[in-house]
Amino acid sequence: MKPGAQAAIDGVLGLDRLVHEPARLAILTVLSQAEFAEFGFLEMACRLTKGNLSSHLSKLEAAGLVAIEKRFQGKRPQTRVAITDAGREALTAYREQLSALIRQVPKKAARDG
Amino acid sequence: MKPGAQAAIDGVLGLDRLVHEPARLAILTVLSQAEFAEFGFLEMACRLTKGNLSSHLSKLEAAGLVAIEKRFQGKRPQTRVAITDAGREALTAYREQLSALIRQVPKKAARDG
DNA sequence: GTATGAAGGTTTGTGGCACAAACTAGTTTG
DNA sequence: CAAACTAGTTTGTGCCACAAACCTTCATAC
Repeated sequence: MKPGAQAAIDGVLGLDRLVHEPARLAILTVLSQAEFAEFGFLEMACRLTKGNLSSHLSKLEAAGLVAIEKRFQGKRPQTRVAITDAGREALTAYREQLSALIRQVPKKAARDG
Repeated sequence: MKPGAQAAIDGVLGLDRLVHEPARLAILTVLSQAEFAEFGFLEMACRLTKGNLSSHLSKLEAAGLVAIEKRFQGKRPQTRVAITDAGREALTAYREQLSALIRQVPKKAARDG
């Protein structure tokens, strides 16, 4: 193994499963680029059904990675979601472990035994 | 959203779950750096129990991402695992989607609206 | 005013999967 | 022969992602 490889492996094994799940990773990524997002926007941007989105948001909220604000737009309920500071930190940490991993993988799909 | 963000999100949502699982990602990463690895080595390097490792290897083999060779080392059975070309390709494809994702995430954990 | 459908979600049900404990099979040691 | 070790596989379980079903309110048609 290359030097540093074990550290990258350990990083992979220690990945935060909450962030690692693709649906939640998509949500956090979208949220990291805006001040907030509406439920309906996330639904489209992340290609999730309402039910699925709802349950993922609940988990992210329970972990403190997003903040959910329910308000009324006229007479209709509207849910706004924003990433928290903890959420940004979690995403950054996740990103860094992925970077470490990616650096370990050979670029070409060739036998380098 | 930044330009290209939706493509990165789509990439995340389309991630190969087989490769995305941390344990298997660790296995493939180790294997990508050697011609083959023994069961016992993977067990240590990937910090997996035998049972867990065994089942992950079976899934990777069923998908054609690794090749498993059973032989005898003296009188003892020994299992050798190697990544296949398909495995390398899957890992490369996975890596590229992660790269696209990482480029979308702001570097600093600061409010950038 | 009352079906009909859409917006905006939440709750419920279920199939699949990661994980470890228990088990199998053979080997070495005392 | 019995105990303990090596090398793995099979079994059992608890969690979780996902979507279907459901709820409530508003808009529109009849």
